[in-house]
Amino acid sequence: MAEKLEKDGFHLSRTGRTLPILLLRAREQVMERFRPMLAAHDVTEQQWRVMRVLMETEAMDASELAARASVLAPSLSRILKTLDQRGLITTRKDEKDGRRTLVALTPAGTGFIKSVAPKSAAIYAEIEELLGQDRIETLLDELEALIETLSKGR
Amino acid sequence: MAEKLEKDGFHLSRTGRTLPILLLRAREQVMERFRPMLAAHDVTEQQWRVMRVLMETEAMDASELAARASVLAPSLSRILKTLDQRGLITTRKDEKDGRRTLVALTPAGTGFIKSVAPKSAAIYAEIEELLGQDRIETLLDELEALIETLSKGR
DNA sequence: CCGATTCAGTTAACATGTTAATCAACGGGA
DNA sequence: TCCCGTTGATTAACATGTTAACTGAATCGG
Repeated sequence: MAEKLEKDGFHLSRTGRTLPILLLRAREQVMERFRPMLAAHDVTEQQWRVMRVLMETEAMDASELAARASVLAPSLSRILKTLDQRGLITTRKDEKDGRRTLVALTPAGTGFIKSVAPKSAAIYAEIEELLGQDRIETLLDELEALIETLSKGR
Repeated sequence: MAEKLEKDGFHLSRTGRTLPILLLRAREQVMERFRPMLAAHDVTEQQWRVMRVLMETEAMDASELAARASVLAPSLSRILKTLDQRGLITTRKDEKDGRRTLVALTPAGTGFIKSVAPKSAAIYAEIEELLGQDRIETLLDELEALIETLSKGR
């Protein structure tokens, strides 16, 4: 049972012990470990996510890419523009549906990911060692369950 | 054991099954439930957090406020400016330490929180009902443990 | 008492989050 | 075929995230 705050007749959960705050802080702690690596290679967290997703699945349209990378469409538009200017990705129109934009990594983009991936994997391994793989797997399962439940609930 | 992706001789964890992504998506699912309420009252998520923290503890300096609300100092500067213009908070210099800015809710700010708090609590109760209080408490504990471990680990 | 250093806060610059508006391409129905 | 509602994507406008530079105030050491 969550403790409630009583004050002047109104109550709210303690701010520091709520899902929004703790999910935010947990993510912050995790990302702090990746930030130096990302900065060293001059990419943002979101740019890195987008390229990683593209590495997993050759080409795909912008909508699917946005969903998989968990980036909003307007942000993705800007990110793709930046990555295109840097020569890391290319875009072309879908010939079957002129509305869709197909995105793919360039050889340079693929090379970039391959060169940085080992450092990323090493950092993730560090985190796994600190937390323990079992606890991480448990946490990932619970997060997936939460997402599933909330996305379908009512 | 996390599945790894093998491709052209390099490997990375599946992007959709990593702490950064799942923490982000979980938070997104939770916040989506609060967003309509926040929009209806014309406050951002961060503005709401800042005022809630102030409601918990009368006045405090900007640094502590930023830490408790999990907002960066530059963001807080802008947020305080906005909330001040709307008459929801006031700021004054600490007489004992001229560097510090003390922040407090105005009566209007207190009234605002009190009027909106019930709706916020109702939404949190909805989430608790969907997920189950036990699962939420377990998740909160694990998140706190993760934060504690990562913030101190090497 | 003073100069150097540290500290709290703000400002600047750029990237992303968020919502709304816009635009072109699709696709269904009269 | 033509009209119109829908859809994918971009653009606009504003707020926040993020890092660095900067300002003023406090503190420390000589």
